Amino acid sequence: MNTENLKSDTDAEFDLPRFFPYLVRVYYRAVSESVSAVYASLYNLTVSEWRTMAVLGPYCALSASEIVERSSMDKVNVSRAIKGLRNAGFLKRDIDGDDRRRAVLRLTESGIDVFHSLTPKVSEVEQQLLEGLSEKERQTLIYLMEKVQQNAERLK
Amino acid sequence: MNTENLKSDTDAEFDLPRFFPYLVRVYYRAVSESVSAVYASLYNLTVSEWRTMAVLGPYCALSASEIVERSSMDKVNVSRAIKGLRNAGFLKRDIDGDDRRRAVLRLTESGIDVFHSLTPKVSEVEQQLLEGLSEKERQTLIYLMEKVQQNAERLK
DNA sequence: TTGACATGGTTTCATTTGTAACTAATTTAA
DNA sequence: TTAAATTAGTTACAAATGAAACCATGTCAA
Repeated sequence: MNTENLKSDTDAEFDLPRFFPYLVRVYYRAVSESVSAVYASLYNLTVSEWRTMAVLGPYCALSASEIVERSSMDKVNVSRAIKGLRNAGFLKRDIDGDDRRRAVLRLTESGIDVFHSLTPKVSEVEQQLLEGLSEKERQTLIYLMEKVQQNAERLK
Repeated sequence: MNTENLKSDTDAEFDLPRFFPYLVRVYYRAVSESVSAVYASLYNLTVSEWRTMAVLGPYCALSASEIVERSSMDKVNVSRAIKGLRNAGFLKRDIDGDDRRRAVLRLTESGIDVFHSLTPKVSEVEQQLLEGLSEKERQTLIYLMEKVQQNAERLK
């Protein structure tokens, strides 16, 4: 009898394709890739740049740290995204008169054009991702993800 | 009247904190971090190394490309993970006699020890992540994630 | 055979990302 | 009023990741 290929009870408990965090990773990558394909192929934006744009939108004027708060990115990535967007001419910066450490950021005309060109396209991808799910299923999915996320944050 | 802060109908449609792919990313990062904390802090393993270990487990002897198939990693990352695990003494490699391009990989004794030390801990984290979700909710979550994932793969 | 193609795996290079240290401006408290 | 601590943001360095080129071996077809 070949005991080599028999799994003991303890080992049998671990099975990567059913391991929840593994499933989450595969899921995330599929989702993430389908969205980044849009802004990366059209305007060569990175995730951080796209998100910075998305937080600002056409009207907002925010400081870098306000972008940090609203985007769940860290300040280094925001700083880099700002640099990239400024180089591309999509974002402008004005130093705050009162607090000269702060700089107020807003999209330029051409940044706003890019924003208006991208949002319908990424929203369309969003809809395609959720295709086949009822409104209730969509809500359930988001609700359950948030619950898991809260558990994860509690673990830290 | 201050029109600056009024959003037109088209702009109002885009709101990052409700953008589904954004929610997925935040969710993924929370989950991912709580698991990698375990294997990274205990044995300094990278994600790829941990997954390679998890695919092999204590009994399997697989080639690098078989690991690729079962782990949804690409061959470059698998190759690097193998290198890392070999350097750490957790994995050994035997060149196949018939096809000398292939190498059969398996965990060493100490690799198996690490595996047996990690699996209960990561499984525990998995349970904590899913805490407060009923069995049915867990199944629903996984089912819905898979559905979205399939949509994403169709988009490529 | 032997030349073309396929396969298994590694290396190289460029980009991304994270951590920590840093500068500059501002606030606080002695 | 000035030294210490905070805050805003950047830079520097190291690790991780992806794409493409690259060997080495093996297969297949003329």
